[in-house]
Amino acid sequence: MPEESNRSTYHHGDLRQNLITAATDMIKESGIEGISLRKLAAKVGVSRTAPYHHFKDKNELLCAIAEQGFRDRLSHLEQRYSKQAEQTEQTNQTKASTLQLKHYMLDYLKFAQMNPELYELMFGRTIWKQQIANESLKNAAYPSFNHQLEVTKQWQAKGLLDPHANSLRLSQVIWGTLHGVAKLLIDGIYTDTAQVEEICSCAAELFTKQ
Amino acid sequence: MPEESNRSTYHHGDLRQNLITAATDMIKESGIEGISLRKLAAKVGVSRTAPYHHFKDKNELLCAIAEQGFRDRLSHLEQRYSKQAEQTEQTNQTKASTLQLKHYMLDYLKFAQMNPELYELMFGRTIWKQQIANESLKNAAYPSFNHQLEVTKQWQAKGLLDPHANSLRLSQVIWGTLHGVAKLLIDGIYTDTAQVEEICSCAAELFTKQ
DNA sequence: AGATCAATTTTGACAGTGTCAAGATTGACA
DNA sequence: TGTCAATCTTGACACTGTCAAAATTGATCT
Repeated sequence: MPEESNRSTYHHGDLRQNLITAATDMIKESGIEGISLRKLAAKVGVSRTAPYHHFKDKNELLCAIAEQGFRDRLSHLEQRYSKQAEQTEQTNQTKASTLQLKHYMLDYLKFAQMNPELYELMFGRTIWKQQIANESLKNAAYPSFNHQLEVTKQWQAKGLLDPHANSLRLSQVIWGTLHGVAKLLIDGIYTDTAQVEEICSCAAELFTKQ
Repeated sequence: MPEESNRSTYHHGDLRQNLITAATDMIKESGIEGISLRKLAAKVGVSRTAPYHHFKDKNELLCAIAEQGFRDRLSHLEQRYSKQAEQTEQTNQTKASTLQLKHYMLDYLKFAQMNPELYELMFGRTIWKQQIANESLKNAAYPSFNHQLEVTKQWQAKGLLDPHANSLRLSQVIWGTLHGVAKLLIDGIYTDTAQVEEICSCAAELFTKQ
């Protein structure tokens, strides 16, 4: 009894994309663990094993979801990145710089908090722990990783961060902080949503050394 | 066919503890996802449903494993904590202080890298995401969380960290960094084991402002 | 046009999982 | 010695991922 889809043909048409979007919704509602290929197939209105002709594995489906997440995230990042570049032309005091870093962190954490399950999927062990991640996913993910490095270099060039420090290490520490706080927030450990702003202020001041 | 246990009596004797230790081993080998109550029961040499008389749930078993992990971790922390307190009496230059912080971070990351699956269980979403964590687990975990805060305060008192900063926020940022880097390392994202030392140096210098 | 073929979808099946209910076995205590 | 609660077992159910073989389709070729 197909409910969600009103397909008249035997072939679905665009099952692959439908599966991805439906799975993304499902993850948002029931979490990564709550997703099952059978329930997903039922939701799309197709038999249990139909997805296997578009994804080798359950893991491949999860990778595809994360991959789309990375593409969306990157476009958002690049948009914000250029906006921020403009802003800096005008004000160049250290206070404004600290604020800039703080807003970058806030933006990152807001994304994590608004899409906790997607964040977990994109940056979590589910797809990264082993060599599960396929080439396509890596190609989508690495630009997102590199963006952090590029931003760090720009900030160093502006004098916002220590120009003499190793850019990659600096980037790893800053992203590590963001990632860690994000995870603590999402899982509700030791931190609270109400403290996010103060945490970002604290971190931004530490990193900008004033 | 019971292999691991050579019990002659119908009652097992200390099944609960045996389950915990066997499960801890199993996690170390096959990861959190690789554990199953049935395989675990077989390993201990008991029927599939026997564990249910000692743990309400699979989650309760996982919580018990994590709980034991927290107790062990705390005793290790307190030991190191007192050791470090002695050290500081002698040297008080900022360079030595930075080194002290760096070693603290290295110690944290070493624990995470040597027990990746246990770390994931203790500080991961599996047991924290919902209100799954029972009172007993919280009682074991909170001292470990608070330790970070106490250490931060001590460091502030010594002038190693900014004394005017909010201790809780500072602690959250530092632990966030440690947690984030640990996760990135464990999952093999953006970081490499060979870079750990440099990452810790970079972070320690940032936090100590010199 | 009709035939062919690969892509797609289905049904059937299997092993594995967590967990509940009901019965069997035991040790401790009256 | 008999009773009882704690402990363990067997049986059963719904659910999962995934394979193999059959059914259906749209496109491509003659």
